[in-house]
Amino acid sequence: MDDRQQRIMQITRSMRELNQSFYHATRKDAEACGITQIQYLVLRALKQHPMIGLGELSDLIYTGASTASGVIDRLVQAGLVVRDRLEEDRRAVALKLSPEGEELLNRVGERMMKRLSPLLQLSEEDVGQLLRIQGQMVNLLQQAREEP
Amino acid sequence: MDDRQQRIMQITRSMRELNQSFYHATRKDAEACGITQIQYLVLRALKQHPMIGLGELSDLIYTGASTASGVIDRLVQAGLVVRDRLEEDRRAVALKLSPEGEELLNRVGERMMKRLSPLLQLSEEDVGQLLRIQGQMVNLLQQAREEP
DNA sequence: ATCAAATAATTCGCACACGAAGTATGTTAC
DNA sequence: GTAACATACTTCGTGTGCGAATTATTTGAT
Repeated sequence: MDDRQQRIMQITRSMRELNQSFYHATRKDAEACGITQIQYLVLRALKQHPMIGLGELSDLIYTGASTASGVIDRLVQAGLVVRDRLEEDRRAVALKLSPEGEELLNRVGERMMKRLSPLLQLSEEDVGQLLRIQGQMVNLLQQAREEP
Repeated sequence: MDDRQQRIMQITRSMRELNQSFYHATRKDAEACGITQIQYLVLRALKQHPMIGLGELSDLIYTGASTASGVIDRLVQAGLVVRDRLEEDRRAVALKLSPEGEELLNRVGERMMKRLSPLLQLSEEDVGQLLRIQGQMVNLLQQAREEP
């Protein structure tokens, strides 16, 4: 058991370290433009999928609806996102970027890409392997989630 | 530029998805024992490194000292961790598990390992690749962090 | 010896992030 | 048509998680 434990701990440790590296690498770029990283993710999602609802958005960014609701609140407050009620279903909302949001997304996106561009030094093969293995892990964990 | 952007976005997306999968897979196991995941990480770190200070702890779990301070506060409150002031340096603290903390760590650890054991289906080679590539990414991002 | 700089924790204010509970609206069964 | 259910979102309470500012103590320079 102990060798197996060791392997799992190594993986979780590596994941955590990498995640923190991502976070700290890009944090300042977002902050310099007055938003947070998750807000950047949301802006990007809304650019690619205009007029979506909150449920679809939270699927896209892998969070719960309540989290997305709060993020959207702050983005609307900041004038970067427009939140409309639908006529055909008055429970639902339709989210889209405001012109200011679109403009800011471009600015932040450029900085983010510049910051993360060193990752392009990874060989194409390594990227493929990474995506394949990570995808497999997601599947394995999804199974594991069901059990009592 | 656009193909490069695409590659970076794929990577960040995969990372985020996997991280969320981890989170949701293990969340309930920790919660069932009355702690959170970061609290579990801290307990594990203190088991392996008894009598460390807050700075060393925050290095081990890849967070800032202020975050670690809050987590420790709640663990002390719950009676799982003992926080002593050092005689030789009265600024510093020495952290260690209480007997209750040790006992709970064993219980949570067992559940966590059982939950994550499907990850052992990954081939040894894939695990090696994963750790190698992720390590490389950490290095690349560390470089990227310095720039203006 | 003394005062400035460094170090170790803590506190503060903000923004996630979660599930649970609540509200409003729509759908379905009868 | 109305009552039960389902859906879309919001609100709530708690716990991260961060950097900046603060406090307490130690070290170092003169």
